[in-house]
Amino acid sequence: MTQFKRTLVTTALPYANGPIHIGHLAGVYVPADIYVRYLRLKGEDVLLIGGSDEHGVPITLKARNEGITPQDVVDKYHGIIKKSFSEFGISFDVYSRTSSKVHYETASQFFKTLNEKGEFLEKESEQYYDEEAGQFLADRYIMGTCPHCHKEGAYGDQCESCGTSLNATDLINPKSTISGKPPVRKNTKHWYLPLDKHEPFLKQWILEDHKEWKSNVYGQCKSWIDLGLQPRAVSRDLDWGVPVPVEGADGKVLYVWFDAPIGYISATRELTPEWEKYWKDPETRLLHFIGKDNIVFHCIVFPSMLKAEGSFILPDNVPANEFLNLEGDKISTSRNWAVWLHEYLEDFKDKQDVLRYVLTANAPETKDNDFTWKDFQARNNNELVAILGNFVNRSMVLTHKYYNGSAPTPGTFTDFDNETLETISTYVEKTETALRNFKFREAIREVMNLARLGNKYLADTEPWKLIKTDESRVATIMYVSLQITANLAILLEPFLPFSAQKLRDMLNMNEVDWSLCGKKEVLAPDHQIGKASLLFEKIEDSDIEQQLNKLKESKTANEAAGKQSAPAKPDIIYDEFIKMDIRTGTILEAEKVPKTKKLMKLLVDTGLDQRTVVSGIAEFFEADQIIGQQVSILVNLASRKIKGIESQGMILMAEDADGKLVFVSPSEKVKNGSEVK
RNA sequence: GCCGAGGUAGCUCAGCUGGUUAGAGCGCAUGAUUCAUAAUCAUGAGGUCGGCGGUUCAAGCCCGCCUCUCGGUACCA
Repeated sequence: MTQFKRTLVTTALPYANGPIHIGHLAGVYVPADIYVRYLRLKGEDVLLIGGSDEHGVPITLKARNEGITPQDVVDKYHGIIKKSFSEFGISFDVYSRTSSKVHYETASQFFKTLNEKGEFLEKESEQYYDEEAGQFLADRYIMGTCPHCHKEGAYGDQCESCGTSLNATDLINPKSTISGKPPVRKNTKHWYLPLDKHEPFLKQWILEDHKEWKSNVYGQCKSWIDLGLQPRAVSRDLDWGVPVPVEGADGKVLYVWFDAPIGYISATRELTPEWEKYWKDPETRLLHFIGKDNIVFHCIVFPSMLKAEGSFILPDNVPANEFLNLEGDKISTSRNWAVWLHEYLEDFKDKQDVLRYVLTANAPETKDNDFTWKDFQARNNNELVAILGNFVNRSMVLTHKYYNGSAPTPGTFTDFDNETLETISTYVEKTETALRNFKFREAIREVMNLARLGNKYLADTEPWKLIKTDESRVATIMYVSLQITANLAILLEPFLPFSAQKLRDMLNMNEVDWSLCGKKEVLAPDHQIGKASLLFEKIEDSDIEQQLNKLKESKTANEAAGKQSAPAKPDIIYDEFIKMDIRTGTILEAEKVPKTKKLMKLLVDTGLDQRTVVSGIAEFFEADQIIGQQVSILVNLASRKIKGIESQGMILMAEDADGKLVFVSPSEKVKNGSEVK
């Protein structure tokens, strides 16, 4: 194992087209913050890097929809995001943004270096071009009819209706969303990063040299590498982004995935003139904190970029988390199914540590996890209030009651006292070990165990009884109890910085000094503690109901939106309609196409003939239950090979809101081959 | 279909290179207790470790098949 001199921690750059929610916090920022705060307390040289990812097509689309500039969009959300992080105590050394000048320089330089080293391929391809607007169209700027479900309004990269990912060139009747005119095809040149070329290196570096990575991370990398890597375009035709720094590349910018991770480097440059020490010295340990959606970029793509550039170090670990669900459903920005950080703080003022605690204790470390408000309430009331807050309060109140808030001088320690004092360091060690291994939920559990130790100690020694008979014994007990409390004030710092500070203020402790953590004496006798106040308060049922109602409203709104039918297509004339030869037919044979999920091979009697049709209905029907089913079939559709089978025609299906397919068949049995018109 | 990750007590999760009666927290039950935000402490109930087969003296952990969830990928005329 390499001995590192310093650590550089990066956190996934949130995309600046919306605010951030609990999923972001749980998966990336809270664990990164805990880790970095801990290393800082240990006196290690560490930086926490973050920033907003501000380029890419979705931002330009949002700007267009709202009639503002992309810069306006990112300014707005960068502000909101940055504020949320700061309010939740994510202790970035720098929180930058990819629209900054430094970033433009850094990203350009990075591209230039790779280009000069011949690390790119250049390829020409045909893309849609809007002649009226005079620009190439990103997939998202093209809309048309989905070639699969035939719904209007599919985007060039994906049909929102059937969820299929598309190529823009496959859309029927494509239209530019800028001018509304049909685009033309035109040749354009782009630069590609040949990931395939780096495959042997990646195989060795990840699959052999980094077997210690989390299983979800390692497994996904293996999956990608085994599938075979393809060259990936690093530029695209767009006017929002870092311009491709090459002569004659007007109207081309760096693809957002290429410029975003370079943002880590830019942000570091912005922070310190010594940035190269953190990025180029092999004695620096580089760590990427990300969500699972980013594994491929951070383990395969970005390292390939860094390796190709030549002077940079590669990540030593990528502790990626899985996803956090909300009340059983996927968090979704567009469906407003989320707990937004800025809204949380409106409803739960000053309770950022409660959320930090719940998200850490229930972090999606090994698999997707569910955030429920009921669990949130339970963890607050049963753990933070009842175990941690309560112990601190007992300790404080008793000290005030018996010793006017002055730490007593201990008498003789019993075996139990000694044992208890020694156990403190055990919990500290366990916490540290867990932290070092990115096991944050285990770490926070050990912290709570220290509070449990305190409660048990008080219950076992019963100072409130002894005070009547053995005052000197009580002095020792309260001394021990205070040492546990003071240790908590330090140990809590990485996890719950606001509460830890509050506790230290209550105890009149100075600057947090981690070297005291685990020690038997943190507060010396005669140390005067301050007034006791409650660290946490109970969360009432009504608060939780309010949040659940909020989510219910989102759900209702979504359902209403889902019930709306797709807008009508543009008018056509009768002649266009009658070109389609639709007949009734009957399914004679059906079998699932092997090695596919959706495909069913059908033999259909069309009245004209018996023909084979391949249809994507296998998710909804069993082969034997549709034999004899009468259907509508488009018989004059040009035949096409699908999975090696010649498909001659298309079965008409109705699709309801949740994507379920139903046959369109005559309400009474009719002769096969009857015309549908 | 293929690849990857997961399926362990009501809930959320630990279980090291296979080895005594499978663990923790919360919840639940009972008891103790009152310094404390009816908080705390103790004890207990609760699991065919997704299913079936196999290897082994011994399997939650290894192998095969199946099944469910999540992600990736192919396919959808």
